[in-house]
Amino acid sequence: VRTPAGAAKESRRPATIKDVARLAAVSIATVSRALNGKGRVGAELQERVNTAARRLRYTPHQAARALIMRRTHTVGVLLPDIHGEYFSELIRGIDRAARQKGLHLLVSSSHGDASEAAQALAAMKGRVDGVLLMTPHLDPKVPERLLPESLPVVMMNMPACNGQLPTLLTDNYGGALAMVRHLKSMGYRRIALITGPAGNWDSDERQRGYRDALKAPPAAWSRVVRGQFTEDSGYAAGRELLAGEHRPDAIFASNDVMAIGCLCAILQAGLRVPGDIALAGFDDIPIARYVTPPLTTVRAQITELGRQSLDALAASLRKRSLGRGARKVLATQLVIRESCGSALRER
Amino acid sequence: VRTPAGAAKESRRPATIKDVARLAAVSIATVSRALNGKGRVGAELQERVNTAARRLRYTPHQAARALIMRRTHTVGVLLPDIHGEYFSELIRGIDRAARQKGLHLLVSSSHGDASEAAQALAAMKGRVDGVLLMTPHLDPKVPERLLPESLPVVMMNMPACNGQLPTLLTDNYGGALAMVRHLKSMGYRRIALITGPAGNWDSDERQRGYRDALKAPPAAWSRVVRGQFTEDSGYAAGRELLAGEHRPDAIFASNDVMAIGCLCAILQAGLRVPGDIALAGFDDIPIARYVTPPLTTVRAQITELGRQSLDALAASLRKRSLGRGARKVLATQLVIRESCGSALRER
DNA sequence: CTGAAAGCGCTTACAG
DNA sequence: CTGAAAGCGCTTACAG
Repeated sequence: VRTPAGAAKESRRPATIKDVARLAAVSIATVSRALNGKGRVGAELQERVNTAARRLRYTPHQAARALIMRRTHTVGVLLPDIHGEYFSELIRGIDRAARQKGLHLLVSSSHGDASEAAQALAAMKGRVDGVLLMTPHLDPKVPERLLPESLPVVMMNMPACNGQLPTLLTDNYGGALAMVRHLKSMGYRRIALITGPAGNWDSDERQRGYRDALKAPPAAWSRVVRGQFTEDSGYAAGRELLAGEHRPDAIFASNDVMAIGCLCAILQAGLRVPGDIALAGFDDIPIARYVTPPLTTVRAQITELGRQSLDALAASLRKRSLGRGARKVLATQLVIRESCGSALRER
Repeated sequence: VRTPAGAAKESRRPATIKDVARLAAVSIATVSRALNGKGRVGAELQERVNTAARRLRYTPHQAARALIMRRTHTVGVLLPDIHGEYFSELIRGIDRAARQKGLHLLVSSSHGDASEAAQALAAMKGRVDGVLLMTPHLDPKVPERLLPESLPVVMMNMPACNGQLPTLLTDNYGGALAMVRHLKSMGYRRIALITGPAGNWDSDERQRGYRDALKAPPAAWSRVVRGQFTEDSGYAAGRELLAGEHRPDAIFASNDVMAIGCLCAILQAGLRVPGDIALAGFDDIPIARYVTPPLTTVRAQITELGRQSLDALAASLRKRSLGRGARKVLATQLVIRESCGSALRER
């Protein structure tokens, strides 16, 4: 039973297009056209619709629009984690680009295994137009199999095994290679590596760069300790490296967070950086320049990775295509600060 | 024109409930019931539906579900920014709680003025069940006027002017009061304040704490310089404070980021912290303990703020009520590190 | 237990 | 220029 026509009190339910049409005494089609500026609408009706919409504080229901238009103007972002400076920077890059393109962001994180990732992906259907994917801890085949073929996607730091999915990659190999070569050129002869988690692509690539840099010219000494990309694991790895008989004279941690953990271990052991041991990281997260001594590292252009990934996705959304095949590698850059004892430094 | 029945190749459009129904030779109602486990379904049909759904890799369309069920299981998060450790920690708290409650997160940031915030809010209709709101740079009245009355909301660090909206607040006043009292007790007599942006509630409250702490017992010296909660503004404020005739012997920056900027200015001026000037911040973002010297600050429990805000929102969603009125203040906590020269310290 | 039908709130050919 | 109607993909009383 509706309240009598013209009742003063509107229902507390948000106004729908029907309410606007009723108040303006036009059809819902006209309301839709007037509000969206599509198809000519007479000046008077236009005005009536505008007034009615304003009075009712009408806002279109996005789910209904998404259903009929097959467009959500939203992008799903699946990350392994949402925490820490790395992801903060990444999301920042994505967010900025999305805002610029008028896209919203639906974020989802920490899907530990394949089935959780599958669930997260399934939950996105009908809420997003496309997906940005970073699940370095999963077998690259998993997301490829999971993805509905109709869903545009861009992979971040995941080498699609069949090379079919558009992908942006950090030049982990090149960055690590350059860093270790730099350390060698500084005169360090016992350079140890702290890796990331087993099977993580970034970590594997960085390790490959380390190995190759030690090959030519061949290094007599090398040592690899496993880390987990966490501060704690960096600390533990640092202690392990200091414990042995033959201490490294330089430690290359596969990311900055571990380098910082390692730094704590070194300082705590009463050693000095870079006096006793040089230290380097990877990523160049903001904190890297604030630790003491400021950390020499490899800049990964995290924000750029986010921005370009979103731009790539937005491009395939616009074309309503999947934009298959494109693969882009983002260059890295050596950032020399004091933790490796160079004269050159940057703050 | 449909392809002949039983055509081998499914269309590339994602499967709908109709496709499943057709393949399983049942009605869509049965598919819905079978897949959702609602209403009894015969064992055989259940099985047929399951098989069909699996074969078609069927996933329900969330927009359609949202439309009919009036539930999106998504929460909107409107923040002034998404960048930096403060927001990273906040989002982390929100994300964790959301995951636990089975809610998705639609994030939106940097709506500079009221109309942008209004737009962001409008865009959320039909995509979210409720909203977490933090817009400290806006007049508190703005969001109150903007909000559809039917939309559950929780305000974070925004004192709702009519006290009607559920709100979580950091105890900015108490934290600042405690910090300045602590500095006084350490013997500092010329304590300067670097504020946040004008009109920002957090900043105003912290300033109030500063003033009140200097009142009893009355301090002969006080000085306030405006900052913008950014590192750059902290740096500039630091230079300004050092330039004058009567230098402060302690500087309380209204957030950690400014404290770090200020630290750079102090060190660059050839002064020592805490030897020449003590320094304190607010928030206790992760980086605070990594700068040199480690920063004395006020812990704001950022992650907790996020978690509790989401929990409060989830509670009103469950009850399908707006949960009006509740207001909770989160306690702060002094974190004494080396930047103020205490013997006590924490890392 | 099962299906036909109504309806969520929109947009868009299709007629007039 | 305007409106009646179909339809987006679902769920859920309502009959049987």
